[in-house]
Amino acid sequence: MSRAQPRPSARKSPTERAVEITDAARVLALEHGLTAVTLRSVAARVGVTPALVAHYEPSMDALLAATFTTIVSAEIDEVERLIGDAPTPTARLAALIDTLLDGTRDDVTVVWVEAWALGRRNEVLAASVRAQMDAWQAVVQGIVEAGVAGGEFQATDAAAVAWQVLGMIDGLNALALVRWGDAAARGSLIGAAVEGMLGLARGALAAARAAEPAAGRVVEASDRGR
Amino acid sequence: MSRAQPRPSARKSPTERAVEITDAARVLALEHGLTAVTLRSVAARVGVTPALVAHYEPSMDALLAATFTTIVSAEIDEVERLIGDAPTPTARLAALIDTLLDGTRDDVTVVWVEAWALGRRNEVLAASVRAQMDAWQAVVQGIVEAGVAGGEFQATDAAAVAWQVLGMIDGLNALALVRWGDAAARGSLIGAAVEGMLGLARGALAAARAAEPAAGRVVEASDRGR
DNA sequence: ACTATTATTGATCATACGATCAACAAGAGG
DNA sequence: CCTCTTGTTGATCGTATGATCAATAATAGT
Repeated sequence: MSRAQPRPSARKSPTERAVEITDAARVLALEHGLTAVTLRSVAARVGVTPALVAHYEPSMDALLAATFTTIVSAEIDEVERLIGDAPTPTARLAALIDTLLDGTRDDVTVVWVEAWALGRRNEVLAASVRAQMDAWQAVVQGIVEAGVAGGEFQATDAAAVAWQVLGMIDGLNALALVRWGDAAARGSLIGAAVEGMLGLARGALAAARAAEPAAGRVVEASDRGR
Repeated sequence: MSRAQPRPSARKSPTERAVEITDAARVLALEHGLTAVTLRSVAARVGVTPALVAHYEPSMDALLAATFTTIVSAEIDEVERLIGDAPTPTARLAALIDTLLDGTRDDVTVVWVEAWALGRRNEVLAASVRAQMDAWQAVVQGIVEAGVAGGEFQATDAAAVAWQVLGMIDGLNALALVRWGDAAARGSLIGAAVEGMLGLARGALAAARAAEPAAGRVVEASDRGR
């Protein structure tokens, strides 16, 4: 029989080990924030020595940036999948706002807020933040442009509208992070605000939201810490 | 004649020294963010030993919280003074949005963002953040309630509107902090958004803004680092 | 002028961080 | 079965953080 003591970690293939490390970093970031992703904490989670993590990652700054990118791009993909079914741009926008403000993604919001702060002293991370912001903006801008093309929305600068919508969402989420008591009321008024920006009739977004069953976030077990 | 070497710092009265320390902390936070406010950096700026700073402040967590409160409450006072002249709630709201989004307060925005992040590991700071958020919310809510009372605004929940407006402003500022290229376009669309939330006519806020000369931020020399 | 108070220092501790490198050992190839 | 490659470790360095405490020196009070 094999000994009961956990062996000092079996030797694994580089790719397998690399995945373990980036996975551990991702889970740690989602559980305790980007600040909790340190050489030692990642090593402890994987069950190896800090030196091995340093061996696999060029620097912790880079690992932080990669972790941030992984988390946020996964969020983007997930949200795009969620709102893909909605028939009209109005419905897609309503669904996007709905799911981003329902409070189920507070872990990602923490990552965003910390990335904003850490990005001031981590240039690699700052670049990743800008890239992911652009990616988000492209998604929203696409919806807005489709709405304008179809005559649903009135907007002269779709890009600017996209930035504003994102800023509003991020701000409300960050705010709810500290003042979580008011989290329930997050999505109520932003609809009216967006309607104002897009020349929509009062309640148009809420109506589109009511039509859709407002699918919740799919949480896979592997995404969560044990 | 006195020796040319800077003497190891003259002995001062406790209150005077306390002011020096909190001032140094404030300037450091505005110049390089809350993370730059350390026992040693504050001591170096004042020209004393780290031990003396520790002697005057109960803990660095507390000093951080106090510094944050000082900076933000000063911002609130200043903005309240700036918008005080505006005749109507609509004009006051327009002036508030205008001055908060004109990009002259990015140093304070950095403090906000860092406070959100640090507050997750500094309970004293987190409490200060909540308190200052409440203070800001009270200001905005006051304007909204006045507007509703006077028939200018249509809103059933002034408190909720205030939170949303603040969230939007914070989000746009935080976003502009990273993507500063788009800073110029910050204030353009939010007017329409707020009009949507308050049942205002299209362009009502912009019209009120045009009437006021949009006073800039007053920067005193003592507020800045040397 | 003497003394008591106290503002201030220097030294030091404990912790946590990222990073490096020689040495070890597990597996692959012959 | 032996050897070479390489995944992995242990030890260690350098830096930065907050915090404590006995000792010192400057001031205030008498």
